[in-house]
Amino acid sequence: MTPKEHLTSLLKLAVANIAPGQEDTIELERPKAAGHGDFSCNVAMRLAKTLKKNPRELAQAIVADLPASQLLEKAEIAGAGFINLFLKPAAWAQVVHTIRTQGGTYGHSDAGHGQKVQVEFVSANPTGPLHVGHGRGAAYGASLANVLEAAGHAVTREYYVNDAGRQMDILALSTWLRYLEQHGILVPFPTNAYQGDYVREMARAIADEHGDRYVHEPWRILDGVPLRPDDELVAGGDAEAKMQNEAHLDGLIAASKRLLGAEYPYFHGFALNEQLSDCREDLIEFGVEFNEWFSEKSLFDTGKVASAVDTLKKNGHLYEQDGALWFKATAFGDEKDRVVQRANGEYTYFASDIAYHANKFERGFDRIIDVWGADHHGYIPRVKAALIALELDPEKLTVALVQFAVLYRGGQKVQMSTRSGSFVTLRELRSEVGNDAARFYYVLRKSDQHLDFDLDLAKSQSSDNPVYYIQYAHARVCSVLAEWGGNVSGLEHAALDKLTSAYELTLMKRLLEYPEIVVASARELSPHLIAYYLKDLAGDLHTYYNAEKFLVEDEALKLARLALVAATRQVLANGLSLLGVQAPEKM
RNA sequence: GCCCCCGUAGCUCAGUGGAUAGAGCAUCCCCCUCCUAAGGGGAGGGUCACACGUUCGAUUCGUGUCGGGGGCGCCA
Repeated sequence: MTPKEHLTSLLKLAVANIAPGQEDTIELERPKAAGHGDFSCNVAMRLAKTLKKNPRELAQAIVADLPASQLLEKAEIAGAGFINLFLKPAAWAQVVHTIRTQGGTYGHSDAGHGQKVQVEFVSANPTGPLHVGHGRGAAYGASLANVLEAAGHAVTREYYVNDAGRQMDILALSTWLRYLEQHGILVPFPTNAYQGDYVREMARAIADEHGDRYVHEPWRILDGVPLRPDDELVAGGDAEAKMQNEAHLDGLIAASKRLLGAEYPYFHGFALNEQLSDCREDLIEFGVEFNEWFSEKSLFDTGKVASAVDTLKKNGHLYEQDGALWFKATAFGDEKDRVVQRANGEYTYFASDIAYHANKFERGFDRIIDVWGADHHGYIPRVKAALIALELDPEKLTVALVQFAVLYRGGQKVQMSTRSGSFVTLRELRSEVGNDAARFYYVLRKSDQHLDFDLDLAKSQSSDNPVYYIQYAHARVCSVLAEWGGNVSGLEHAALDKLTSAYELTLMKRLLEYPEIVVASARELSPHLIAYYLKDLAGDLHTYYNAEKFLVEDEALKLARLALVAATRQVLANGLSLLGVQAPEKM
């Protein structure tokens, strides 16, 4: 039992005497000012109104009824009716033993009661390298999943692979066109196809392997394809030209499918495989792994999309207009009705997403968390609408929106544009600032807030850089323990009552807070709380380090101090691991 | 026009229905004969955008105003 739990139970006993049935309103908080005790309770003020009593008198009565305790030093009444509780130092010191005993699981709890939670994140189209925007979703989702797990949830990490649909067709087409280029067949490359060099590389690999097997004459390719509009009009944002541009692209896709025939799936599959394995590798290097890579295509293949749409139709939630099939999303709180099947018979992305979410519910998760880029926020009402229409509980779904990250280098915004292909990839970022700094910086802000990512700062190996600041604290303790040379497990019998300085008490209090931080972080879906906690903890350690020498002559004092810093090292390592950041022994 | 995020120290940002609102950077002063100075101590710096409301109590919750950023396809 933690001191906080202990004090809460004492207060409950006292309150039960005075106001039976009100015990559950008790909450303890940690006051900011040291003079206000280690914990503070506002229950007297909260009960004053219903009991029609003066809050200070109520507080007096509660304090008078507090059972005696080994850990409680004193209880004071202050301000408008606060009950301020002061603990004996021994109450704090026990945390050092707790940490040594629990090791890597210190901070874990059963707060989530084993609830089955799915966290779906990244889910980028496998049509090219991950960029820095995906990186934030990856870092956030991975840390969030870790935090939820530590707080006692059964977590499934999932990547939704958009392997069906037009974007993949565009990638397959792009690859084929580059392949043709390499055989001297010059079909003008569409502006809205994938421009990146990785497409040329895939084309080269196919050419190396299969020679000219997939070559077709240019006039046959362009036969019947809507004409390409003027590029300048498209770039200028002319609506008609843009539509024409898309029609041109769709025409080329149709041509590639027609001419390649049974070979088309080869191009499609090759490109998908290449991009997906590249993405998977990228993420693994970034410390991000998934339990499930869920294929969108499989939803079509197993008829799940059709059956989800059928269910909606059967329940009268669909209607036809302009040849398309519309979902009455407005009946369930969305602002517009949405198309699920286009006039050309193709299902929309929304249709497969309905099937996907229905499938998530079928798999029996108690809670589903979708991590999406903030640009999708308008999408939430329609997905929730679909859930309600399918008689599924929309409260089980939480969409965590991740705002964009903007890179800064030399104080200047790094310009990015997907269109021109001039985006910075996650790989480039990782190689520039390192995995640890990237992981840490991504979660240093609340996820729903714009992130300014300062590349120079993330790279700097100085105290300005919070990653190094925290890692350095860990390395410092390792260094002290190495200097001492003893076995950490031998610190079991350290006399912790030797730890009485203000530095030591501050540190112990901080260590004791860690499990609460993990729980709060899970509850708020906010891994950044861990990052801020670690900065504070590292700060406490550095202050202590500078103020006191640990390897002192007095053997008992030395062992007590080493036990404390070893516990600090453990918590630093535990917290860093939740964020996917290394805890180095040397720097 | 509609929607989302934000407005807290010079800058970048935490924070909370509670008491005297914090950190880092920047500025100024100071600390290695010492377990890693990638560190530490101290000083200055605030109308928590503004108004009204709810409350015993609001920087926190609600409404409105102003200001900044972003998003709004039969795209995914």
